[in-house]
Amino acid sequence: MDSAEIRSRFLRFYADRGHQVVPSASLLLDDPTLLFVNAGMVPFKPYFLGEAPAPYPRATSVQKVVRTLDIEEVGRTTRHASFFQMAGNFSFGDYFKEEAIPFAWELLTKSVSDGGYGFPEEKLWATVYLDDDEAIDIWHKKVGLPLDRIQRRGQADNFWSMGVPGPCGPCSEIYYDRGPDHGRDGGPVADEDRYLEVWNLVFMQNIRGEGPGKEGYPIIGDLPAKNIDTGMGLERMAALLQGVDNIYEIDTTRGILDRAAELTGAKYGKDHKSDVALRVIADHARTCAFLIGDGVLPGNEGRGYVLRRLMRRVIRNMRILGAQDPTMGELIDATVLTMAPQYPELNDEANRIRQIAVAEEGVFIQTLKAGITIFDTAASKIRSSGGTTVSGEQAFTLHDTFGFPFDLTLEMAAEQGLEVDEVGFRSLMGQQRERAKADARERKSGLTTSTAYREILEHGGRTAFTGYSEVDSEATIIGLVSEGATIAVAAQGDHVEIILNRSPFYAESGGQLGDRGRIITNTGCVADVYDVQMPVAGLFVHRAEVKRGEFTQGLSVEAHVDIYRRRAISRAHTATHMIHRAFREELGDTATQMGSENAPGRLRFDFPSPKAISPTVMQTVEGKVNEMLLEDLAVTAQNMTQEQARKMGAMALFGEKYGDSVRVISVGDWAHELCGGTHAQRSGQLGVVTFLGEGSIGAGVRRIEALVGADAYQFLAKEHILVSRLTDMLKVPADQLPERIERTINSLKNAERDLDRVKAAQLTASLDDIIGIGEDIGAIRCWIFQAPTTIDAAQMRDLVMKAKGRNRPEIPVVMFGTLIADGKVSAIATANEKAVELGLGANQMLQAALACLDGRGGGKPDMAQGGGSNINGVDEAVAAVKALIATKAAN
RNA sequence: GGGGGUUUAGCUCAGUUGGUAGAGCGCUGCCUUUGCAAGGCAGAAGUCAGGAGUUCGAGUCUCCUAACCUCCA
Repeated sequence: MDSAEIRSRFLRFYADRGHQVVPSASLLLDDPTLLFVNAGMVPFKPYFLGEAPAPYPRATSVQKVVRTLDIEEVGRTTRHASFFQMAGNFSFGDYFKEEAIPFAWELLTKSVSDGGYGFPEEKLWATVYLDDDEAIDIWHKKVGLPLDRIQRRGQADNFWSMGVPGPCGPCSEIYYDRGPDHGRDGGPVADEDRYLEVWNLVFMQNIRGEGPGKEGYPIIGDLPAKNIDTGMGLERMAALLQGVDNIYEIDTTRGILDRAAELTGAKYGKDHKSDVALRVIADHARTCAFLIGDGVLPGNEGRGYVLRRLMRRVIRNMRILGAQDPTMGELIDATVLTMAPQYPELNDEANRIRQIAVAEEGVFIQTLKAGITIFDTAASKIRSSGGTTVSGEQAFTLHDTFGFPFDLTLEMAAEQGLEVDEVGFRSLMGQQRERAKADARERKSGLTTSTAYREILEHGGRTAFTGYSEVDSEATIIGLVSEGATIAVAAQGDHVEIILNRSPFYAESGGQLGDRGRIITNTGCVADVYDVQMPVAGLFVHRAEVKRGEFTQGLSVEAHVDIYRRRAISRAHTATHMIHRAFREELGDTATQMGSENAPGRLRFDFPSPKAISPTVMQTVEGKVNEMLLEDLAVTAQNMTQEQARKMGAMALFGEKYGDSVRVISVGDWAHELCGGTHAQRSGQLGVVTFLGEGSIGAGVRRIEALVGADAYQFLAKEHILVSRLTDMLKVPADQLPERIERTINSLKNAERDLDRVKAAQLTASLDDIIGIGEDIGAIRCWIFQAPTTIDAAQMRDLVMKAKGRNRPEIPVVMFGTLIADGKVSAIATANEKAVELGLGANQMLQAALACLDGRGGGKPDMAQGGGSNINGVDEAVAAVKALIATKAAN
């Protein structure tokens, strides 16, 4: 049975039993505690937490999931994977254990011809939580599982929670006995390799308190509603049903693995080392494709870094297997081929994913090249100094600073007959980890602020957003927060965060800035709102300054949005959608929005592109957008299912919200896009859209900035005035300005160069005037002079060097010059080789002089410079220098 | 978020304890040469990432900012 069939049987089974089939959510959900969706229940979290009412009592899904906690284990064991799919059924206060257990049993044991998975009943075992007799009864009496195949386990194994205070509950796991060949008798308690966990049923009924880990917390109460959350690993199920040994050999993963083998000439199953490499490649390549597909770009922090690390492990392993040329593109193609039957969107995104993966491969090859050079230099140094070991510190620097993989260091060292201090390296890595962790602990204090918001949310409920249809709303204050803590009252002059039960204010999200405006009471209290944020889902926090009166919890207020600002922002937001659409028409669907900011009259739009956007494309896109403004298209908002939105061709951004109802903004029939923001009513209201420019904000990402409406007009008007002034000044038509200015700059440059030349020539010509005719003190020819104030210290230095060079090298020559400027005196001394041989260095002369000038300075025997503040000491300094020369000349 | 690193000519990079900003490749011109990533001579090209400070003097030392690379969370 192939993976696609296992998947559709699961969904069909639960759909037939009244479950809403929910498509897999994006791997990137707006959850600050999670890098990626790491369990099937994550998209449903708000329903379990009571943050939002569940739109259906029961649901089923096959959710894509990424876990990167132990990527080191991937490929070495049979069951670790960074990407997998969780099939699950969920009940939100609807059915409970009595139905969840028989459901799972029925699907597992029903015959294949009948739509089930056809497991023999006698091979299945179950575990339950210690005192969960209820579950044992259901397993034994209702399902008919013999008591000797039901085992009790403790909190660590059979009690589920999210690791933080919140819902939790006992669970029951179903195991498949692979037979005595795979291990010893005794059920899952005895051997988890022989007895393979296939399904975990969570009975979510309690509330967990504070405490660490899987066991160190108390249970502080019962949930108001009992929920069901189950998870069946699709890959593990496929491995069993396809009779293969591990999850890398099932139909989907095997396709990628075989392609990797083909590209490198490796044979799977021949030796352990290359098998591990092939499995890592197959697993990681797929994860990369899905991450990029959901909008992650390789980077050096957060999600981007995880992606980069995975990709580099793929490339590194391909090279270990012998690949010489770039292979990322082929691996991505193979992934799309095996996974698209289940995820058709991969086909649509294939080009973009490929492009990003190939670009990152190029970056890594550069990194490797640089690293190899550095390694070779270090290695030859080690050998030339008689060493035999690459120190832990050196290996760490290669890895930490230059991104050079440690295993590659080991390999290259071995080739050159060197050892590597692995213990030292590991210890340095540990230290780095400690630093980062210590820092993370420090920062934890900042997170406590969200508890105040959560409490308000719990008692007051979510803020109802009224801003799509009105800009003035009546509301009640359900919370006041200052510096992360709830306060009772905010007085005049206070900065406070006001939380309302309903609000017309838009809270910053989707790139659209929060609204500004006022919150007032009929008793004359006024607060100016300068920003609106949503720190936890569903809670609108109005950051405000109290201008008059006092605000207290429970107060009835009126909320008024600054409509001029709102309209200017809405116009910018509509413009962003249109620009997005126009870029995709021009550059293809790889030009997907990566981020944006919609401010009053102004917008930023970021999207991936391997190179700068040409002026032609910029002009075409700008022209197209403005053309559509003239069409005066109606801008409409509609709620629909994700399926309908997809059919409509709506552009979808990553990080979409859970639930299957989405809001689609349409500009005429031209641009459709998922969006929760506010918009103009017709495209004509935008007036004008003007691009300010295009630039890079990181590897492979370009940013467009543009102005909209009155701001665009003002910008254009200003520019027009500027151009008129320029044409006026230069007396040429506007279209000849660039050439004219270029010419002017060139001739100016030439003139400056000529001037420099003339000055230099003049200086050379007047060289003798400045330095005088020189004198001989003994055998030493010397020039001692005071330079005119028309030259500066640097010129004096050039002068002296030039003058020195004019002399024949066999005569000892020294020069000493002073220059008074800005109340300070600078001095320069020089000596040729012959003079230095006589023991007369430039530095010596300088030091003799500086003593009289209250100055400091230094240099080398052939040239020295310095200065001081005593301008009256010049004569004395000259005398001292002459005296020194005389002494040396006498020797 | 915390470390480490980089930023100097169009490109790739040197630059010692602070003391005249360099090399190779490329470019321009001339010469030589029948071939090729040819040879010779000459030349142009730099806000030393930006800002502040220390100093007689900063590419070099200190602080701040930015961009990029990289590791860890």
